Amino acid sequence: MSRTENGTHGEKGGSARFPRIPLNRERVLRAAVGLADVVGIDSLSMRNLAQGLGVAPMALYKHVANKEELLDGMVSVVVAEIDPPLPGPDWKGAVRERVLSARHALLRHPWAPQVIESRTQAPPIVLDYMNSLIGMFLAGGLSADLTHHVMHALGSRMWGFTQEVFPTPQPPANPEAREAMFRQAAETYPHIVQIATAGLHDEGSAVGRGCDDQFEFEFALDVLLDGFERLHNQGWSSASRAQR
Amino acid sequence: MSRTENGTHGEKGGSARFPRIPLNRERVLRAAVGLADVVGIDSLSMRNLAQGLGVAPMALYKHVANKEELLDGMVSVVVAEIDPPLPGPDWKGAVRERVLSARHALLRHPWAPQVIESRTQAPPIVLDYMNSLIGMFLAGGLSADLTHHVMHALGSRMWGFTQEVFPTPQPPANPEAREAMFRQAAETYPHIVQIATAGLHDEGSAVGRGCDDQFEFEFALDVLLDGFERLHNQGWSSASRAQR
DNA sequence: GGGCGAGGTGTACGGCGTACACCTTCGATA
DNA sequence: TATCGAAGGTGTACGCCGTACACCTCGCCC
Repeated sequence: MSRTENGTHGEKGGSARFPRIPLNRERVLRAAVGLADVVGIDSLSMRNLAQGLGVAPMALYKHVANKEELLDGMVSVVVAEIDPPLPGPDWKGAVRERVLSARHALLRHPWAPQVIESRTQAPPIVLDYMNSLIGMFLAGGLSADLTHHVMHALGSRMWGFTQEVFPTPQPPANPEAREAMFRQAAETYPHIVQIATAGLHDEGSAVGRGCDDQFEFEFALDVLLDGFERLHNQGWSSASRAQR
Repeated sequence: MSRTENGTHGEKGGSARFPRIPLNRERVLRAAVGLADVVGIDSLSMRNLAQGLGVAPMALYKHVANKEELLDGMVSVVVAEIDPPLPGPDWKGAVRERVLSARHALLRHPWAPQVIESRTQAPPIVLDYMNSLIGMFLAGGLSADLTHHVMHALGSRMWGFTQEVFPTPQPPANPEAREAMFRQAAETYPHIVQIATAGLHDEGSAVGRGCDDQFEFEFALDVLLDGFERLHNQGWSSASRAQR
């Protein structure tokens, strides 16, 4: 059901030479997303993108105001890939599924987290997503008050990502150097080494390579959702700030 | 206003009343932090920074390898401001205090979150901080396994910040336009408007300006810490992944 | 056929990070 | 005291970047 972008109803006499399809915002954004997927966001430049589209750099500016707006548009493209919410009485499960769907969409575009976090204004579709996510909490009976704080607490996790702050460095390939580095690390940062090697599937490799991102994400998400549920059940309200 | 940090203007002809103190890595990093605090991280350039130090741009490269390393160094300066851990039997309270201390340090440098998240390698002092934070959980009796996932779940919150994804836009000053925008928003994003106006101290202003960042941060931190404590008390281990 | 507006081009500017060759300074040494 | 070498600072230049601005080229409608 691919609907032709160019309706052409009423076009007269199909001339043999096809008119070159003109650029439009949609094509520009899609190309930008595709290019960033391949070369990374740091290597995405207006010149780059224009070249990929077979067009002069300045042509892009007829369709996006500037690079910031291009990035906004790219975010919109990605967010549009998130599944709509599932109806049902189980708000916690529904939110969980939706956030994991967001995660799924974002994982296809490794540059997205960084770009999302750099936006200063939310594009409409982003507001749509947040609005409907809020609606899921409210429909589950959470107060507007609690939902407010819950959304803040979710933070970037509502997009299905957690910025990995300072990812574990890759150990050197050379086994001798690796052994030395490992020994050194165990002395300097004993606790880091201790937890890096804990609870891994493959206990074989000394340095914790086997970290399961998906598990870590769901672990954190569930801690949060369970906490939200508990607060909801005990009738939490921000008036009880003095709880502590 | 002094143009350069080192007031020895001119000094042509050689009779330097003040021997110019040579640059060093420390001074470069401190100047960079100070400059970023004032003009923002986007306006921090090597040229900029050099000018502030009264020196040619390329002089900086005798003290830092490149701009990335400069940013690494700036992060180190900020992380060094975090208080050491308090000893004591209450791991949860101690972690809480430490993280809030980190938050306090980071709040003095608004650019820090963005730069921290852009680092690909952790400088030694950063590893020190993580190592000692991990040590606090372990000292509290949490298993290495649980602590591992707990650290992931904390994520950037261990640095005392949560990247505000898509901050609420400032309403226009013009009260007429603001009213129109508000009406429009209430129609398009009813849930957002509902929670934005919920639980605020100043119920007067229609659009939620009164969001208390510190409260939101502590709310989320406590949900997480309470969750960690609960899992610890019930002897959680990653072997019980099938819990759900 | 004349005008018009949308879309595409070419040139140019100022900014960036930084490679590279050079110069200056100064303390250690002969 | 003369010399030298290294550490620290400079000047120039290159290749990127985003984008302002004037221009050109269509295809459409009166």
